[in-house]
Amino acid sequence: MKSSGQTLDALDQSILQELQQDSRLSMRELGRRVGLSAPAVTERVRRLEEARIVLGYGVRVSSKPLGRSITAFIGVKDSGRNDPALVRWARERDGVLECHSVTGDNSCMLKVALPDVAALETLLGELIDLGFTCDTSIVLSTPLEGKLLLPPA
Amino acid sequence: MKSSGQTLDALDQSILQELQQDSRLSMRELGRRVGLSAPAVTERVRRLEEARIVLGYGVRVSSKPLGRSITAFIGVKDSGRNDPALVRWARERDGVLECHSVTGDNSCMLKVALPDVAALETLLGELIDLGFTCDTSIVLSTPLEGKLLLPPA
DNA sequence: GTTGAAATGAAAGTCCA
DNA sequence: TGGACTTTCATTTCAAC
Repeated sequence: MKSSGQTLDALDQSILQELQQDSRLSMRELGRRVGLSAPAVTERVRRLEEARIVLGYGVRVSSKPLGRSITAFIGVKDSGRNDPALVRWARERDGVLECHSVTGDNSCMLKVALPDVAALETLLGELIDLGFTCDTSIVLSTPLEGKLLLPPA
Repeated sequence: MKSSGQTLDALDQSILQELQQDSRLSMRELGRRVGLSAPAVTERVRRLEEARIVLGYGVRVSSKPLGRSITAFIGVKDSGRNDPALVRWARERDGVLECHSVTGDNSCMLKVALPDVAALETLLGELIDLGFTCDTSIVLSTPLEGKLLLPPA
């Protein structure tokens, strides 16, 4: 390893950018796009994985064709203490995509995708029954999503 | 198309589940895991893409090795009208990952990843200078993320 | 959806700067 | 040491069933 710090040069950034756009690129094509040979780019990708900068490769799934017309963020306030019951519920509950423990007025921030407002109402009812207070923001549009994370300048 | 509704059978769901976990699987290996031949699974994936259920393939990048220790949600309230300036700013501003237009108290919900609290303070200062009011929730931990979206029962 | 053949891409070892 | 070439092997793709 040339240095202990995980510094990304312009090539690594280009590689991440291309993979972010399409992670199913062949190494040959990826190399062509960033100006490297296939073995060279393969080695760089391997190092990015080894350094745990690249955690894995996933698929972007649209929620609407799956019958999930409504996306919402729900700020959840529990009754004073951090409740592991919420996490267990979120893990099992269909439609809950993310659960973040946060600072501020709410203890947790949920991201959900549901078929309609009725389903959202049902879900909020469950949270209230569990003793939580909810602050719901329905997503109207998403002008920005999936932007690549690059090292600070 | 056998039906106008985009209904996913158990095989499609298995395919999405496997691709969600690792989108760089070979079609042969993917087929082996879901119990299909390579051409069959290739055709199913092609249909999922065509139906815009699969939007693309991306890479999961860890923010911490890139020097992004802080993730936060920022509820942004503008001065009455929906401001396209915020979207333009969010698109250009380093560290802003998502921007959703939402209902409720805030007009937009941002997700950001930054090196430290100082960078967060700087970013919030920019928003205030632009005339926005911010409600910030710093992410302490993320017990749930990247859960697969399946059709409602 | 499956099987088999031809073309394409990936991986490993070797050589060179 | 890190990148480029070549061979070998796996994978994709197309055709026929």
